[in-house]
Amino acid sequence: MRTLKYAILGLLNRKPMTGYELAKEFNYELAEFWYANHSQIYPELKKLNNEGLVEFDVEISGDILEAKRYHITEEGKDDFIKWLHKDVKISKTPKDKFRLRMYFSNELDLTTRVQMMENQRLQHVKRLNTLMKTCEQYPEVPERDSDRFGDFIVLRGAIMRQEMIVAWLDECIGYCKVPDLKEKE
Amino acid sequence: MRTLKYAILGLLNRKPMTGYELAKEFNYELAEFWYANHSQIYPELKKLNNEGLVEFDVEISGDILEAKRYHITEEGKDDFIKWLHKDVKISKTPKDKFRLRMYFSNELDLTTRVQMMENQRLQHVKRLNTLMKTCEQYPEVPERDSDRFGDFIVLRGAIMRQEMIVAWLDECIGYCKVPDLKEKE
DNA sequence: TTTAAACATGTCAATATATACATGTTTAAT
DNA sequence: ATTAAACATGTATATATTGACATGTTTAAA
Repeated sequence: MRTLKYAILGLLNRKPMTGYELAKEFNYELAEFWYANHSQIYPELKKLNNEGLVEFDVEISGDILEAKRYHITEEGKDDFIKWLHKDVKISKTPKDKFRLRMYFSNELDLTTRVQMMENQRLQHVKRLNTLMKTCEQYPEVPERDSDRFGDFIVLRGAIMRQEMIVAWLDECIGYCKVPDLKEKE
Repeated sequence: MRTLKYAILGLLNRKPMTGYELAKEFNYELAEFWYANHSQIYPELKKLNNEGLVEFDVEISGDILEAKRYHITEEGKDDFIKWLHKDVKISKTPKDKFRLRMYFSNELDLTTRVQMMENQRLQHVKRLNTLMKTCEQYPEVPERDSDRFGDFIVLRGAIMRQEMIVAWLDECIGYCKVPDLKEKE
């Protein structure tokens, strides 16, 4: 299905970028819904170039350091827009190692369980705070036809996801901490 | 990291199962947080068997149809419990093709955008309803040391995830539907 | 009795992803 | 002047995942 292809085309459709810059995007803001290492990006760019969907100009920094700044071609843009219009079925819920662990958590004693959950909670709250700080840069909903609209709605989605995870963990911690009535009797 | 290995060991630790049954699990209830096709499961079972972590007995249905019922070994259980105790960092947020599309949604006209979002919403509400129906089977929180506790908390997590997605989509649809003030003036 | 669905197990090829290997330049701070 | 961080681009190997290929049996419904 080559989603990375369209992720790259979409970014290059916004503005020309080098492989290095793409890799940075895929490891910072974009990482909330898509990511890739440079070891995947450089070969994909080469492929897209062979397919005529992107082209590049070489830029020189200093004396010899070369950077290839890629831009999307007309053909590339057509392909991207076609992909963007595809109406798709909802995908499988994503794999989640922590939930897998929790599925088997009855094999852990309650103290360990709560420790694990609270550890996760702490990390998720931290991420949530970072996201909320980023969101402060948007005093209002951006123009619906600007790039920033997409940035904003996926950021909102990321925040809501983190809030949901924290709420779920709180609920789970609650279940584990309630005194066992049977033990009391 | 071989997570499938531990997913299988965890299930076999609950009760002996055949590859076919494991595949079914990984495509129904478990699919809310982990999944695999039989083409991944059969080779993994063979590998686990070679490693001495699982063993099997052959069962015959009818005249000749053979099924291998796998059970976990002591060594397998040790390995599984060790994995279960590992305290892990939160993982990268999962990839999400729909969010990727929405990130680029400024390239779509508002009508198409809203259509896509409402289509997704409909499907997510449907899944949410299914999950809530399943949840009705739990009149109360199951015993914390029973298998069903794990079943229950991940089910709760799945419900909360679906609710979050629907809420996010509602928010996005709202942004797209609000009349553009500038157009009015 | 025929037929469809469910049972049952496997392999193969193509993609996708992660991690490490590999090399070097430029910039900014100490 | 030195050094660390950031810039910049690639390859290779191992693992994970998907979807198709491949083959057959048993059960329950029509």
